[in-house]
Amino acid sequence: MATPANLPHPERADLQLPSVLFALSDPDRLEIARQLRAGPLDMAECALSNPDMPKSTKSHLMKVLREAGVIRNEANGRGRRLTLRTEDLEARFPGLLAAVLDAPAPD
Amino acid sequence: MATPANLPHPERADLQLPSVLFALSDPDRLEIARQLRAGPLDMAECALSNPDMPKSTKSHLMKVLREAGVIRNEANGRGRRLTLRTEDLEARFPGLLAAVLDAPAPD
DNA sequence: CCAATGGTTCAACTAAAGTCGAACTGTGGC
DNA sequence: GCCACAGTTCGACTTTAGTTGAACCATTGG
Repeated sequence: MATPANLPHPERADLQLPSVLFALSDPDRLEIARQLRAGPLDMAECALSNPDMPKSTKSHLMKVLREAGVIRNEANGRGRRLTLRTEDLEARFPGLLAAVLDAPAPD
Repeated sequence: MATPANLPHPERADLQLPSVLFALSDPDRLEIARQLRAGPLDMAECALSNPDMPKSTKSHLMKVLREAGVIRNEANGRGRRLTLRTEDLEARFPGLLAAVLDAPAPD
């Protein structure tokens, strides 16, 4: 158990619609996706609604998004670089990501 | 406990993106939504992957979709008429429903 | 009116997801 | 080299969601 330099990411062809929808069906995870829309972010900078969320919980949110193929999570110095997999999602589910992220924000 | 003639449905303005995404994140529920795309269906006709699913389970699937505002479920004779809330969803989350339902089917 | 049909609801259970402290690890700075 | 930092993983727990039989009810057909 560690901080493996490279975490596993599903291939574009393996992205599953239910998993993607599920990953985005949580307000915190949705918020993360929204923040990444403008471009990659270091994990440390991406702030959640709850600023004092334990890091293990935050890490878990990222795991769900990563395993669904919504984001990429790569080592970057001593931190982590998060990237929205915009192109992969667009290729597999055209229009979906835009429709979700353009939707009225969680009030 | 009964079969109330009218079940509660959320107003268009109250539809929540996370709930909608969650409702559609299950393969069975997604399948139902797809079947309703062509037009309303009587509940009895809409067949699932698993044909011998208990009716209580099927009813529960409908409940989740209804409470999220994805479908309307109205009394119709001794059965139930199911309708996709296309216009409400389009008004609140433009392009979302189409993107989801146009996506490659669950293999 | 009675029985069959089609569906909702309840209650009890099982299964899956979320939460979070603690242990751990790769990297960078000193 | 060593320590602090950023983040992952494990494990134990709480919480939420799914599953199903049984009870119920409204409608229709006889």
